[in-house]
Amino acid sequence: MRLYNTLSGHTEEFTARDGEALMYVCGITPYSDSHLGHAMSYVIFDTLRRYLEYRGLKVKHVQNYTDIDDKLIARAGREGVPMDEVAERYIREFERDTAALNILPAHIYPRATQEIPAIIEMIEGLIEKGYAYPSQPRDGSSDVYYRVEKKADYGKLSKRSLDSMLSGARIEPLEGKENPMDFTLWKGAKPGEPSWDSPWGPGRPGWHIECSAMSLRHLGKQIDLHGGGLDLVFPHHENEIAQTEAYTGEAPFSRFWVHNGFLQMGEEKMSKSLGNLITMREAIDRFGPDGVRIFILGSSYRKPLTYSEEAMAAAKVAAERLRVAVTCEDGGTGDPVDGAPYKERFIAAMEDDLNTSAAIAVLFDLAREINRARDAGRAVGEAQSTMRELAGVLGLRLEAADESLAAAPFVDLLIELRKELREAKQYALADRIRTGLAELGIVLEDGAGGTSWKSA
RNA sequence: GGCGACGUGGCCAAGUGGUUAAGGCAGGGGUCUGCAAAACCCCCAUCGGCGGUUCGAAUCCGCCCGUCGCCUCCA
Repeated sequence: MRLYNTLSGHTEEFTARDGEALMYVCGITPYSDSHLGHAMSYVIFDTLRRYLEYRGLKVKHVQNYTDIDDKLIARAGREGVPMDEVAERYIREFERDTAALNILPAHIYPRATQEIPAIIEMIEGLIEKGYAYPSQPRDGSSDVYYRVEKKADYGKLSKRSLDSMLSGARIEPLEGKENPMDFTLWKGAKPGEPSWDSPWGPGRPGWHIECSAMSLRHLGKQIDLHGGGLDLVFPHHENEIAQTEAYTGEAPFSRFWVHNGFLQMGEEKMSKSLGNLITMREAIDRFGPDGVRIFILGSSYRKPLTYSEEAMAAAKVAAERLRVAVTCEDGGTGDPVDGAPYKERFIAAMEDDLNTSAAIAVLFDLAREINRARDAGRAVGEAQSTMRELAGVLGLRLEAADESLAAAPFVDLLIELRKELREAKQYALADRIRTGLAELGIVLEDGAGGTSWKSA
């Protein structure tokens, strides 16, 4: 398939070198609720992975948890509980919500705190090769910085030069750094902070080094695809490239760099620091997993996507439309609908830099064809299974949400009662049952084969 | 200040040089239905503005207007 590569700035043919695609996706820092913006990123990379697998490629997917970080420490301090307890809580939430969104679990979820030896080893190697240096010790521990000037191609991912970075007014020169852009590989411990022993005294890893160390350890020196949100391009991914390539001496660290656009909240981006967010949980509860996925996949993964209640509600209704087409009863034995042309169009769309929007449009076209054919007494079973297969590539379940509702037997009883009333032409009473159930969130539909129901 | 993205119907959103500008939602009119719902049929845009290149541009170039992101933790 064709994929846009941030590193080259072009769309290129994506292939895996050894028949198995090695894919690393930057994970979350588990210090508070995950929001719809996170859902966007992980739904997109999940869809990419599903598509690659659908096309017969094996994928090994690693996604980290940054379970040591300033905000995590601050949160734990505020709550008066250990840091790992906070991390554990939000990791569990994240896993629950991503599972609800039908996001396939990664094969390995490394955590920074469990990779300390690998991180230290890598930092030592960088110092030996002259790419890193410790600062003057204070209170028995030092920071370690990466020397950005040592490698000539620093800035190749984000397409910036060191000069242009330095001309930006935002960088504060830090005491002990040779160059203000040098970034931290190891942070010397401050009193009361969680820390690990190291050759530079007690401390903890900087943000960027963990991903390099984990990627190296779990996937090897060179990988096929590294993904994350657009905001990670600089400095995070730029720094990962610098330190990994300096350490291994092999380039490129990752052949493809894929970044998703941001979820906008009205005029601003949705982010934890701005506090303007819809949590993953809330979005799933209100619009359903398929609704959330259709909202996200309905636009291009590289463009900014703007959240609105209206758009989310539209996506929920749209998901229902697909569900009806894929679950409706067969029309009969007439001329069967051929799903093949739709499958071809779907694949062509996905091949083109993951054009999920066009792929979804194909699903809607197929849905219309199925509905039309069913009304005409034609066989639609095969077309429905094609549709189910393609929807599955987008991670859509297209299942009714109400199958195990506790009230189901009572609803069935009321439907039976209403049927008798209708047969006796007692329409006023029959309609009272229907409107009464509607107010409780149960929608009745009278079809040729009887009355069915669903929760709204 | 530096780098970048975007502006398509009421809303969301594909399309990036050439038949009638995808698809979804909403709206209007029909069919079906006891009435609804669902489904089906029909209707609903010349692509921010100006100028240029071209036989031909939403699609390429220039300028302008507007919106947003990154450069600092962030999917």
